[in-house]
Amino acid sequence: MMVESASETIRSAPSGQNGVSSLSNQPDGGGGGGGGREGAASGDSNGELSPVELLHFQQQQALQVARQFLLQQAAGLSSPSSNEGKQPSVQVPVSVAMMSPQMITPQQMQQILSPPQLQALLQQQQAIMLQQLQEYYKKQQEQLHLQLLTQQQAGKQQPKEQPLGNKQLAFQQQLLQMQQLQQQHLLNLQRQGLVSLPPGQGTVPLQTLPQAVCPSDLQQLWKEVTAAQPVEDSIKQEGLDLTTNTSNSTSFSAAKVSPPISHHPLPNGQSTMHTPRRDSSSHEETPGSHPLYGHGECKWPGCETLCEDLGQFVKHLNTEHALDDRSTAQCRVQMQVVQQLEIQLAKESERLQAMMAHLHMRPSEPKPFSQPLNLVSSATLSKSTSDTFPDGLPHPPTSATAPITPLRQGPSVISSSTLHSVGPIRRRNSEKFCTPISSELAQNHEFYKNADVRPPFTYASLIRQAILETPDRQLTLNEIYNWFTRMFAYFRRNTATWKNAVRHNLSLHKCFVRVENVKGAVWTVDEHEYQKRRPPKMTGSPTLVKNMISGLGYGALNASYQAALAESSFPLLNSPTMINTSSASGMLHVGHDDVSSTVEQVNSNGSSSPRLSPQQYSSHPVHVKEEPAEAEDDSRPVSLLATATQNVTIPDDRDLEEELPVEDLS
DNA sequence: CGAGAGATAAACACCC
DNA sequence: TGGGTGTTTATCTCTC
Repeated sequence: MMVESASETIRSAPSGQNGVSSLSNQPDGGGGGGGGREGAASGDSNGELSPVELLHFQQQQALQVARQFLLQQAAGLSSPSSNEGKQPSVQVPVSVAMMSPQMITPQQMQQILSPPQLQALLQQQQAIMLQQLQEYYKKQQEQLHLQLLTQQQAGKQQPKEQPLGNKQLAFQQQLLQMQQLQQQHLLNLQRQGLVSLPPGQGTVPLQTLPQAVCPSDLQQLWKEVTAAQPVEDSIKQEGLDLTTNTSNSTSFSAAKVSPPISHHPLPNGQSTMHTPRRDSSSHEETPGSHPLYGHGECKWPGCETLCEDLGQFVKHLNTEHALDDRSTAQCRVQMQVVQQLEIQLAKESERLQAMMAHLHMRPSEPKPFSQPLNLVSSATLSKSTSDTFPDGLPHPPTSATAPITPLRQGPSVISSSTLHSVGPIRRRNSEKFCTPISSELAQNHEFYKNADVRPPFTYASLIRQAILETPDRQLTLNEIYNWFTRMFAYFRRNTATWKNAVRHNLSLHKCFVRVENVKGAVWTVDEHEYQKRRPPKMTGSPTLVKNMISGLGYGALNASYQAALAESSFPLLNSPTMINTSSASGMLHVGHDDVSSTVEQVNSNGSSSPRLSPQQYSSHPVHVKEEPAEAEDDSRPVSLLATATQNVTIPDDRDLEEELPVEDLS
C-alpha cells in the first residue's frame, strides 16, 4: 500500500492527474549520506570585514550572480517582452501554460504540441524556472538575512556561543558553493552560447571569489560584477531585493528590449520570444545584438558558425536553425541542461537548508519553496503525493526532521519525465528511452545508493542488470534482493512491495530463466528474450529521430556543447552512447531499452567523443561482456538518438561533486 | 479508444 | 507452522 504522503506538493500534470499512485518517498529518517561535500574553497578569509558583513556581502554576491544568471536566462530563453512589469509571463497559449512542462514527457510534448507550441512551451518553462529561481533566491536571501539578524542578536546576548563563528563559516562556504553553482551555470550557458558574457566579466571574477576573500578583493569583485550589469546594479545596491528585482528586471528587459530585430521570422512565434537581448548581463548588448549571436559567431548550441554581422547571422539562423525537429530537439536538450543545473542548485540549497536547520537557524520554512510562483501556481496544482520538486526547486523538508540530504537530487529520477511520477511509476520511461542503465548506474551509483530515490528503471531491467553484473550471470532470488538493496537506497524499504514485484517480474518475463542449481534455483537472463521483449520503437518523434540521425548527426553537437553538457553533468548526454556518432546510423533500428547492450557496443567499438572523458565508460564494469552472442546484432544501436530524443528523461545528474562515475558497481 | 507494458497487490502452491 | 519462493491473476496507469 502506498502511503500517500500528503503535504508534499507536486505539480501534477494538468491532464492526467488521476492519482498517479506515487510511492511517496516519505522522508523516513535517514539523513545522511550526502556524498562528499567539497566545501567550496572556503576562505579563511574574513579580513577586515566582520563575519556578518562578509556573510552579507557574500549573500549579495550570490544573489547577484543568481540574478545575473536569471536575467541571462530570461533573456535567452524566455520572452523578454514581458508584460508591463509583472511577472515575466510567457506568451504561450493558456492551455499550454497550464501545463507543467516539467511533467510532460518529450513524447507528450511532441504529441500534444505543434512545434511552435513546443518551442513556446520550452520557453515558457525556462521562464518559469527562472521565476522559481528568482523566488528561491529571494527567499533564501531573506532567510539568511533573518538568520543573520538573529545571530547577531544572539551573538550579543550570548557571546559565549562560540560555535557561531564556525556556523558562519559554514554558511559562507555554503554561499560560496551556491555562487559557484551559479557560475557553473553561467559558464555552461556561456559555452552553449546562450549567454554571451564577455569573457572576463562577471563570471571570472566570481570564480575567484572563494579564494579572494579579502575585503578589498571583494570590493573589487563586487565592482566588476556589478559593472557587468549596469542597471541591475542599482537595484541591488540597495538591498538586493529580488522581488522587486523580479519585476524590475522584467520590466527592465521589456523596456530595454532593443528594437525588435526581426531575426527569426520563424513561424512559430519564437522570434518574438527570443527577442533581442536585453539586459544587463549581456554586455554586448548592442542594439542590434541577438542572444544567439556573439563574438561574431552563432551561439546556437553546437553551431559556432561565423557570421560577419547580425544580418548574416539572422540569415544563418533562419536557414540553419529554423524550426524543425532538430532545432526542437536541441532546444530540448538545452532545456535539460538548464534543468540539470537547476537540480544541482536545488541540491546545494537543500544542503544549505539542512545546515541552517541543523544550526537551529530558523528552520527553513517549507512554504517559501513550495509556494508556487504566481505564474506557476496557476499551472501547478498541488497534489500531495510525492516529493519531487515540482518546480524544479528544492522543497525543503516539510518538517525539520525530514531528511535533507541526498533525497531527491537525483539523476534521472528527477528528470522531467520522472517528475510527474516520482513514485513507482513510469520509470519505464527511461527504459523506453533507452537509458543505459548500466551507464547510468555506473554514473549515479553513489547517488542511488544513498538517496532514497527510486531508480528510473523497470524491475526487469534492474533484475537483468543485477544478474549480468555477476561473473556467472546468475543469481538466486535472494542475491537479487541483495543487489537491489545494496545498489539502491530506495529498495531498503518497502521490501514487501518491491520484492513481490521482483518475483513477479521474474516469473512473468520470459527473459528470466530459472535454473535449478546445486545449491538451489538461480535466475539467469535470456538476453535474446529480453531483447525481444519489446518491439523496437522509439519514443519521441520519429521524424525527430530521423532528423537527428541524418541531419544532425549528433556529432554535430560541437565540442563546446558537448562539453557544456558534460559539465552540466548530464550523464545521458555524456554517456558514450550519446557521443557515439559513428553508430548513429544504427539507431534506426533502435528499440531495445536495453542498456547495457548499448554501452557495450560503444565500448567495443571504442568510438567516443574525444571530448568526453573516456573514463566514463571505461568504468562500466558490467556490461561489456555479457551479451549473449545472439543479441548482439540488433541490440546495439539503440541509444544515441533515443537518448538524444529522450534525454528529457535525463537520467542523471550526477553530482557535479561526485565527479567520477564510480568505478565499480558492485 | 484499445493494446501493450509496467507496477502493485494479492491469492495460492510448494518446499524447507 | 511460518517464511521464502514461484506463479498467477487482477487492477491501474501510462504510452503509443
